[in-house]
Amino acid sequence: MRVTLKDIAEEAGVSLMTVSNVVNGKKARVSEATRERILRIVRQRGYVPSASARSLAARSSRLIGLLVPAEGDGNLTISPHTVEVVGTLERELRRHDYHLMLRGIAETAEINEALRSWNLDGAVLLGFQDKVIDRLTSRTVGNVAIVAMDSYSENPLTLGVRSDDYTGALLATRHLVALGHRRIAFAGPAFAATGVVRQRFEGYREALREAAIPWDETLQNTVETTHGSGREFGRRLAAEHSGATAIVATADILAIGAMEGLTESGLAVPGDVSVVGFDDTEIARYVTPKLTTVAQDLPAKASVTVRLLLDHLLRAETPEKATTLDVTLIERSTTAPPTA
Amino acid sequence: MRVTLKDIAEEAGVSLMTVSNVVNGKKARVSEATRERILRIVRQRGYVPSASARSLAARSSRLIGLLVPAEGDGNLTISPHTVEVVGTLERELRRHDYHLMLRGIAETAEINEALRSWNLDGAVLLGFQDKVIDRLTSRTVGNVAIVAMDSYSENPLTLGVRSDDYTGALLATRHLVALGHRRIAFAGPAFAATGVVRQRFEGYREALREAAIPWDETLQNTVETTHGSGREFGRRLAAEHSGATAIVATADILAIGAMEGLTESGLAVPGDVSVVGFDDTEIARYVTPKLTTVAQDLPAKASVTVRLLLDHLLRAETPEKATTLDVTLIERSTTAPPTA
DNA sequence: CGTCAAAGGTATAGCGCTAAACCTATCACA
DNA sequence: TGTGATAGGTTTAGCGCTATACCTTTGACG
Repeated sequence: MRVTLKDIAEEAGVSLMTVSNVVNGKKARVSEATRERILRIVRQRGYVPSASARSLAARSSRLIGLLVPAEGDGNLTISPHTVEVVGTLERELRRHDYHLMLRGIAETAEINEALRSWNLDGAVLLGFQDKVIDRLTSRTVGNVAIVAMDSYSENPLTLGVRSDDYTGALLATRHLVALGHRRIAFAGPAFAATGVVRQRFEGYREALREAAIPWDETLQNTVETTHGSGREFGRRLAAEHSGATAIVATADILAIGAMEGLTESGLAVPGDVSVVGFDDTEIARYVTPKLTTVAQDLPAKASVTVRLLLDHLLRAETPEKATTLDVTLIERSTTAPPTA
Repeated sequence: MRVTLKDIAEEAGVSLMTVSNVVNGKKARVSEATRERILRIVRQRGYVPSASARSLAARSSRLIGLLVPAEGDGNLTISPHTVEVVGTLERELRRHDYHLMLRGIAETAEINEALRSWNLDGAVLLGFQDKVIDRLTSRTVGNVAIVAMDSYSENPLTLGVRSDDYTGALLATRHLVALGHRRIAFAGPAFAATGVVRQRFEGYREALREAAIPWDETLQNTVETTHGSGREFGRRLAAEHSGATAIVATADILAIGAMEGLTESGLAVPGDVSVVGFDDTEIARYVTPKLTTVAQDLPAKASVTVRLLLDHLLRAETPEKATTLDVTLIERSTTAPPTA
C-alpha cells in the first residue's frame, strides 16, 4: 500500500501535521532535530505526497493546463515552433513544482470544463483564435492564471504573450523594398480570425506606405498555412503574371510550398521571385535555397509565459497584461534584388 | 463556490450517492425519471466533477503520464515525429476520458515519483534508452499500465510499441544494393544505448550479407542525430575517399545534414552519393532533392499505444507484450545508381 | 399466505492531505 | 509575581468524492 503522512508520523512519533509541515518546507516551528528525523524517514520509506489529496485539501492543484485547439476530428493543431516553447515551459514550471496537463479543446466550453475539473491553477492557451479568448468570462476564468499565447485579444481576464508580428512583417517587407522590389505579394490565411496574421499584414502594409508604393489589392492572397496551399499559390503567381517579384508569407511552410510552386513553374528563387517566410522553423535552414525568414525568440516566449503565470499564482497581482517580444529578420538566400 | 455533488443532491431531493451514480453512468438502479431530473440540474448548475476528489476516493486518476527524457539542462528531447504521435494519443485518450500529463524526466527515480505522486493509471514513455526501461521494478511500476515507445527492452512489466526498425533498414539497404551500390556507409548515434539504432544497424548488415557484400568496419560511422553532425559526416566522407557511394542514415535530419556536407564538398546527391534517411519527417519532403526515407506508421503507433493502455486499464489483462509496426520505404530523389 | 428477488434507493466510512485554531512549556522582563 | 512572547508542537474539521453495506417497497409465484 501507499505510504502516507500518517505512516511517517507514527514512525517518527510526531503528529501528522508536523510531518506535513516538514515535507512542505513550511516556515512552521519544528526543531532541527525533529525535521531531520522526519526527512530521514521520508526518504527511507520512499514517501511521495499524493497530489490529489493535496489538491483537494489545499484547493490548489499545482497543475497548469496546456490547452491546444483540436480540430473537428479531434486532432491537435500544434505548430512546429510551438513544440519548442512547450519543452521550455515544462522545464521551467517543473522547477517551480508545477505540472503540465495537455488537453485538446474542440469547443470553447471545454476550456471551462478542463479548468474546473482538474482545479487548474493556471492555463496556457496555445494558438486559439482571438474570439475564443475574447469570449472567456470571469465565470470560467475565475482565479485561474491564463496566458493566451499569440493572441491579440484585449480580454482583461487573461495575460498575453506574443512576438512582435507587426514589426516582423515590417522588417521583412522593408528588406524587400530595400532590395528594390516594388510589387510584393502577401500570402497568409484568412485573417479575420487571427490577430497574428492581421498584425503581419499591417506591418507589410506599413512598409509599403513608407516606400510610397501604392496598394494593389490583387497582391493580397489568402493562402492556408500548409505546404500544399503554398505550392498552389506559387504556381498561380507564376501563371498570373501579376508582376510580383517578391512574396511575404506568414509561415515558413507556406513560403517553402510557394518556392516549390514557383520553381515548378520555371521561375527561380530568388532570381525571379524573392521569398520571405515567418517563424524561422527548423525547416527554413535546410531547404535550398535557405529561407530568409522572421525569427521569434522562442525561449523568451516560454520564460515570459512562466513568469506571468508565477507572478499571478504567487502574488496574485497582475503585472503587465501583455508582453510583446522582439523579432529579428534572418537574411538567408531566398531574397535578392529583382531582375531588371 | 464550486458546485458539488451535495448541491445537486439537495436540489434534486435525493441522496448524494444517487447523483454520483447518475453522473458516472453506473448501471446502478435509478429510475429514468430521477436520472433525467438529476441530469437536468447537473447541466443547469454547470456541475463539473472534481478530478482530485475522484482520484482520491476511487484510487484511480484517469491520468496517463506522458514521460519524456529531459537532458541535463532539463530540456525535453522530443523528436519531430513524436509530436505527431502525441496529438493522436491525446485525442484517443480523451475520447475514453483519460487525460495526459506531460512530464520531463531527468533521472530514472523521477519516473517513480511521477507515477506515485499523481496516482497515474498509466504512462507512455517516449524515447527512453532501453536500460532505463530495463531498470523499472515492480515497486515503481505497481499496477500502472506502462507503454514504452521505441524500446526494445524485454522488461515484462512494461508493454512496448515500436516500428520495425530492422526491416526498415533492410529495405533501405536492399534498395541501394538493387541500384548497384556495394560500398554503403551507415551513419547513426552510438548504438550501445538505443535498441532502435541497433536494430537498424542489424537490418543494414543483413542486407549486405544477403548481397554477399563483405563487411567493412570503416563504413560504420557514429554520428549524432543532428543536422550539424550529419553535415560534418558528409564532409568527412567526401574527404576520406572511402569509396562509399551511398549512405543509410538513422534519421532524416542526419541524412539532410550529410547531404549538405557532401554538396559543400563538391559531391552531388544522388549523382555521386545516394542517401536514405529514416522516419519520413515533414522535412524530408521539402528538401532538394527530396529525401528517400523509411516511413513509420505514426497513427498506428498512437492507436496501438492507446489500445494497449486501455486493455491493461480495463481488463487488467495484458494481451501482447510488444507490438512491432510495419514500415515502408518511400523512394524519392536522393537515391540513384552509382556512377561507373 | 409466505418468501424471495428485484428495483430504487440511502447511510456510513473513509481516500490523504491541509488550514486554522489551539495547547503547553520555557524564558525574559518589568 | 504576573504577563506575554516564542518555540514547538497537536487537534479538529473538513476538501468532494466513491465503495460498500444496508434498507424499504413492490410484485411474482408456488
